[in-house]
Amino acid sequence: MIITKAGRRMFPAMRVKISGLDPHQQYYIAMDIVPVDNKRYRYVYHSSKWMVAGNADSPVPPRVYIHPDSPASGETWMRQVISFDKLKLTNNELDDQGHIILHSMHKYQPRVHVIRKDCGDDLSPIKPVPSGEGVKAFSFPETVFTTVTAYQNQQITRLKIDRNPFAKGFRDSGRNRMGLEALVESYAFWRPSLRTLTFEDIPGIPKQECRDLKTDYIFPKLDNLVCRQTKLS
Amino acid sequence: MIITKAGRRMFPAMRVKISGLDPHQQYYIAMDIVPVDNKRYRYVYHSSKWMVAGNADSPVPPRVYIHPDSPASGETWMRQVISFDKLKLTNNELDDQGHIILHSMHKYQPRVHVIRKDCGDDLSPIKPVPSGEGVKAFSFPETVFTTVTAYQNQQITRLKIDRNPFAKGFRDSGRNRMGLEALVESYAFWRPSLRTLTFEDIPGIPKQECRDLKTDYIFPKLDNLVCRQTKLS
DNA sequence: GGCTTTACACCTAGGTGCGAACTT
DNA sequence: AAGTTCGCACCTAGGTGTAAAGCC
Repeated sequence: MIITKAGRRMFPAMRVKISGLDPHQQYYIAMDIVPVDNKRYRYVYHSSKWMVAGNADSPVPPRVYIHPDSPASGETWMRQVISFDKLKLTNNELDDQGHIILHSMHKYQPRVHVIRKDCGDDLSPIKPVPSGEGVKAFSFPETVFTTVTAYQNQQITRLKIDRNPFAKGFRDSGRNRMGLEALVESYAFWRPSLRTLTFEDIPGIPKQECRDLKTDYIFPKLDNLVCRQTKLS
Repeated sequence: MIITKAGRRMFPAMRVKISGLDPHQQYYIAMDIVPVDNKRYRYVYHSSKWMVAGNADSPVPPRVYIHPDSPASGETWMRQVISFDKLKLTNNELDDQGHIILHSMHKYQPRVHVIRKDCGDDLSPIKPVPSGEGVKAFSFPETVFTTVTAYQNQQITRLKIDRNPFAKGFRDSGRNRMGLEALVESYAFWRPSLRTLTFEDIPGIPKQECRDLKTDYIFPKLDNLVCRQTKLS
């Protein structure tokens, strides 16, 4: 994922569906992004692989993206697809825009947090998400990504250009379309567009309903990861 | 003010400052728009006057614009200028976009409502604002306006074009600039840009602080009103 | 005739990857 | 050499009044 000083959106954006909440209870929904491991990576061009290049840089200030619809009732949250498209990433450790601060060339994983309103007193954009009763975190293996300041991998660049409306200006209309389609197809998880994963109980919430967290519009290992290296172009 | 089927913003937008709230109490802030009288108007071109043209049309469905930052603490509300720039007006009585429905060729006045959160259970975008304990309404004589579907008055058109960034394409750069400035100047209330008006007590709120509602960026009788007819161009 | 609707050119505001320049 | 920064052309998305057409 591209990170810049000014802040850059993620593409694709994380989108999520939640069920199993108490319809009449108020919740905050938030996202943070945590390191996958303690390593720094570099992209080895000739082998088309990300390889360990030492230990991770020193930790960055904690940041939390609180979904702008927060707080809202369980009913409201469950009725919609919850999109994190306004979340921005930065590599500026002195950022004062409330963006999520990350190191380049590291691997990260977004986490979705569901926080009962009465347990959210400590929730802040610049403090770690509180844990305990009434707070639950979810993460998805297919949303791991690697941060970069410039793409390392032509397939990913093509994928971004072809799927992101804001990059339309870089498409070579028509030509190479087949290559792209094939690339997309090579990710089994790209379809179907709506997945369902288990949503474990939130402490303090009635347990009788099934609890699912659905991610719609996959956000897979899309970004400069070796598994994206296919035989295409 | 222009109203359309699809919905049109007000320009200038209503902007307001509030003080005297309980910093730790939660409030909703909302706006509705009420008729000034029971009349319908028409613009008489040769005399440059709005004149009564019969009784008002039948009432429209009630709509309330709930400020998107709602609910928030008194501290949060008081720290910022509260802008209603996303509010939209429509003449479509069947509107389902949550816009405020008005009749064309009528006079209206916006009202700002401050609602203690625990008194806001009945607050809804499609019901009249509740009244009673913990709810307070404010309105300002200089914000009265007349609705139109097309401007009736060249001075107002010029004012809109020159002050609204989105209408820049219609400015004749440089030429007639003097005429516009003089027109603006002719409204004493245009400067200073921040006014202070008395904010009466909200029932149930401690009374010890001075209570002001400040309107910044005047929203005066800007729209097709006879007082805007000056000697300029 | 008076008012409303519609498509439109022209803006603001801001999200893209690019490629040259810069840094280390 | 490898990674980062910056200005940019090119988009999306949507807010303006206009002028012609439509409505009653």
